[in-house]
Amino acid sequence: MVSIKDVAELAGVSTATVSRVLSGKAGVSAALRAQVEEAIKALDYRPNLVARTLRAQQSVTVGLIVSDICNPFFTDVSRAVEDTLYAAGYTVFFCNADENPEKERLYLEAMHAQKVAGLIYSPTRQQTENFEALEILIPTVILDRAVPSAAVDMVLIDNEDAAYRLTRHLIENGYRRIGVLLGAASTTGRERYKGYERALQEYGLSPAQQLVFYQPPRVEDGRSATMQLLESPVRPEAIVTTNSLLGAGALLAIRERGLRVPEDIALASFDETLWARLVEPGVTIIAQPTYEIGKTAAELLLQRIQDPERPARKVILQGQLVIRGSSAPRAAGPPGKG
Amino acid sequence: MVSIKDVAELAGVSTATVSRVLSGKAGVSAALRAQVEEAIKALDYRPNLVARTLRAQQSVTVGLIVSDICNPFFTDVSRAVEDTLYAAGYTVFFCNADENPEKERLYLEAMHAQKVAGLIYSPTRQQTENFEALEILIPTVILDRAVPSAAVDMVLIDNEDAAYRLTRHLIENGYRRIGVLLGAASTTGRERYKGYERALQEYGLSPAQQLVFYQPPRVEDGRSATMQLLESPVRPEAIVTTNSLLGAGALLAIRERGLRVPEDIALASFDETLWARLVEPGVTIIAQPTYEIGKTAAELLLQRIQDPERPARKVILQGQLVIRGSSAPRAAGPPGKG
DNA sequence: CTGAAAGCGCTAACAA
DNA sequence: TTGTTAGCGCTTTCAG
Repeated sequence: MVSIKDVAELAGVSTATVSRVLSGKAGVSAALRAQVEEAIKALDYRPNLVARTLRAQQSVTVGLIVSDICNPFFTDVSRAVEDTLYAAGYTVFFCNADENPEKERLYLEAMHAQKVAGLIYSPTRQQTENFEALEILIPTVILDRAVPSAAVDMVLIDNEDAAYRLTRHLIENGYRRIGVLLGAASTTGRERYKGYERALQEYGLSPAQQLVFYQPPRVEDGRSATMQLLESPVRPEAIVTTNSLLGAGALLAIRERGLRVPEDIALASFDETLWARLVEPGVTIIAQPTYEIGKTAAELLLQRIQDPERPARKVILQGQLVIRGSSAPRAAGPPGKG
Repeated sequence: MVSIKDVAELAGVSTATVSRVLSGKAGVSAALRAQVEEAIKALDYRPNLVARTLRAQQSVTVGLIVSDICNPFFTDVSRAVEDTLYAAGYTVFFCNADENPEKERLYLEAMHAQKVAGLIYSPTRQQTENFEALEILIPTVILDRAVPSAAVDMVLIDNEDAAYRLTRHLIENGYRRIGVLLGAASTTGRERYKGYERALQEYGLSPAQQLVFYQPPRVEDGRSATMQLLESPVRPEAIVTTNSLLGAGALLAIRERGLRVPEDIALASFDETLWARLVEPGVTIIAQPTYEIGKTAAELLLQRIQDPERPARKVILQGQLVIRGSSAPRAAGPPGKG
């Protein structure tokens, strides 16, 4: 391992001079600078960031802990975070907590231990409930999932409103018995339930307990819950799923049962994904502004790093209702009782 | 920032003793151990991994540089890598090179600079061509994309064979004029082209130049290339796409033109994805063993870290042909000339 | 079993 | 403009 000392020796200067050249500081004569640069090349020297971080007590890497790297929502957001932070000269390290609170704590510790300059993070529900206990000492921006603490920057979407609009859309198109699949791992599931409930109540409908499922956000869990829904004595006329993995699972189950969308059962979900665009009919969704979310989070973090004392902000973005065939108006007087 | 020194002071011992307790080493009396543990708790001490890494000259983090975090193939592989390495006590940091050689080099440098214990990495084509020039000094396993150097561990699939089987399947089902969309960013595109070519030749067909497209692996590029293909004077009877993003783009274009699959045009692609399963008819694909790939890569890396001198291995896995409706046998004597 | 001390590679005062 | 030097927080000989 070649160090700054070796470079200094070869160039016939002190390590301080090498360090100055490396960090592009002024105050080094052109001659010495050239010598040093030559030595760096000759030795193929690579700076040791670990030592630099230890000494400088700050790094140029930022951590991004996402709940599930297989969920397109998070990968889309991640891209935006990365673009923005890369442009600002930071290196981004992703970690996948896999909706596992234990893994999440481990990665949180790893981020502290690595002394990252900042952290962007979407906590599981367990952690949001006791956020202060995590004792996060790094500049942090919370993503997607609200924590009760007011003392931290957050970027969220208005989940209740989004679910409300999605549900109302179904009701207005003639659907009455509406099942709902909610993510069990996050706070967003609860919030989206409220929106669903409010829409029903506004139209004088009451949410039936057996139509409401809280599931881990995975395709298989979406499938199995939908199977139950489809087999219930009074099958729902429509299903709302609050993330794309549950949505895909629901559609899988619907296909397996040989039902048609929307004639036999309507479907509406969250998140723009390839499958929602490509299936026929397309699936009505709430499109979350993923790029905007990621970009905003990165920008907030940059500001927070620069000024740790600034008051915390909570940015709330709106989802966009994208109407497709899966929720087309219900035909009047179908086989059922209408 | 509370350090080992503070703990030592409070516990009334030396820093060496604290260090011993921290690393769970034997040779500390129960009494002192208890004192130290108490002090750690009282001060809420968190070890500084940066300092530890600097001193020990090795870390417990592993880097994973993927080409595109939005490509489900890579996220699926990543999950497997993470599972395996997490079980072995490592922390995984992902980086997204975004098919951008410059970003890739930056992250490679970052990994060196952070002194990660190991690296798993899928290089862009530019880097594979000049792999030695990257001067990677960390235990490394190459993923998905072959490099000519024999001196590095690799986990690949037999791309030529996979593309051959996929193409042959189409030919056997009666398709003759077959267009192909290949990824331009990687070596896999070239290899898959060979398989495509071999299948055609075996059946006495010759690949027409205007049916072959090398595209960046993105949905939009798949769409635009397919548009061209569909507008060509002699429209192909089938399209092969060699990754899921290009495949999704192709299907998007087919839909936009109002064509039916497979009656108007057949489709076969690579990679199992939600959309390929959910569209109707389902899309015939080569399923890559993503979990196996990731797990194998992680295992190879673990062995490489343990024994840097061991001879390099190249593990080649097989893709699996999954036949669905999108490539159903061609109806005899259709509108065209048959 | 325990502590003193050296040093990992680097940066930033402070001197010269 | 350049060099000397003192650590950043930790581990690990080497003595005791």
